Amino acid sequence: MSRPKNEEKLHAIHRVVLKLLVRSGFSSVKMADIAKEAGVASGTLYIYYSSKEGLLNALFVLTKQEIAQHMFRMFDPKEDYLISFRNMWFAYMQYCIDFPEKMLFVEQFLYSGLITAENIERTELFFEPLNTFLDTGRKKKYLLNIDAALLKASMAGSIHELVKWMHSQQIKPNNSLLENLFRLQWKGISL
Amino acid sequence: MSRPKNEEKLHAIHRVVLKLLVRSGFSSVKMADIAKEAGVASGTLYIYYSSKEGLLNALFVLTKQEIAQHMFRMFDPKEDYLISFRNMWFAYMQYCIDFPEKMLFVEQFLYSGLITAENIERTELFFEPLNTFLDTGRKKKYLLNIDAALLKASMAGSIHELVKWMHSQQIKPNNSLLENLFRLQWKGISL
DNA sequence: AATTTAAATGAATTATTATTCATTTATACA
DNA sequence: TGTATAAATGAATAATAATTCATTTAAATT
Repeated sequence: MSRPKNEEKLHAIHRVVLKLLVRSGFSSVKMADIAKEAGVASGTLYIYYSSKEGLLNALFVLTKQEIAQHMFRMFDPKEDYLISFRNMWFAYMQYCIDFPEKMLFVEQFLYSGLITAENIERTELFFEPLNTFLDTGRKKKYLLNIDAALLKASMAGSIHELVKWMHSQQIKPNNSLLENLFRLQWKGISL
Repeated sequence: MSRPKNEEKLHAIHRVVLKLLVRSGFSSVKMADIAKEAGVASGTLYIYYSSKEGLLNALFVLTKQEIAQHMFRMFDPKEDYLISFRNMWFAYMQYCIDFPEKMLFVEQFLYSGLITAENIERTELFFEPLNTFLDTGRKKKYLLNIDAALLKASMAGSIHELVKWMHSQQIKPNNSLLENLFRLQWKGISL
């Protein structure tokens, strides 16, 4: 009976938030600018979300989910441990290289003071399989006997920082660079 | 002839910015709140700095400088390479553990959109000795043949993420944990 | 084609927050 | 002790940005 929401508009809004964030930082993500750049009226944003905070929180959850899906897509627990580890590492690294704006947004929003505690919890659950995977590695003596959370933090942190650096310097990583980085990481955490 | 500025006020202001940032994110750092929490009038902030942007930029430069000083304090180029590396790694790690709010501020402000290009350049110079040190390590075959900037990003990133994680979980790291982490890092990047 | 419903609009409003400035206060120096 | 000077104050103002809402538009159903 009624006019349907235009899904393409919603995607445009999401795209633009990330674009503005990368272009000039969190402080420049304004509702009016999002609307203008996405080609919609500012009031339209409030049809999809009840507030700026709501919009950003939803985008955060969505993006985290996408990242997790991407990372675990080809994960096969029957596969060799190193191969699995490698696959996930490259999947995550490649995702960050392909979509630095998503990685940046997720990383920054986490400390913005706008994220809800509920969404922090909710999105951590997406990565539960990774914790399990790392714990298994520890138990089976593939990995150093260090808390999975620490291993995860160490890996994610260095990937993030690397990608931010490459992004800021407009450096396109080649395969051999990525291989070197992976080797460096694996060498560090494996027994 | 005139009333002097109260240096203690200035320190209080700096302290409070970092405190507010950690307490509830960048979006909650308001001039009025800074003033109230620091026990000064909001107008006073504008005696020390011409704008919020100016205040934050100054604090950023100051903090970066302090970090660099701290890190290079005991650096002696005549010392054994691994020892020097170790000293600097621990100095930085310890600094981040002791002052997570400073590390968080510096990291977040870099992508806030409020930092000036000039200050980015200026503060990068503080860390020039580190680049030199890493280049030397590469040339002398102590380290993997990877761009110094990448090594630096990889190390800093994992330290930051680890400290953020420990801070958020209120975990106090013990010496053996830090030793493990250092070993992990060194193992990763050394030849 | 007419009708219904909700999407979409964007100017106006409200809310928030940075900044100013007339006034007061504290210090250094004569 | 008095005076000059700049620090400090905080209510008032300006600037910025989020949100609302009366109106228009487009799709779906009859």
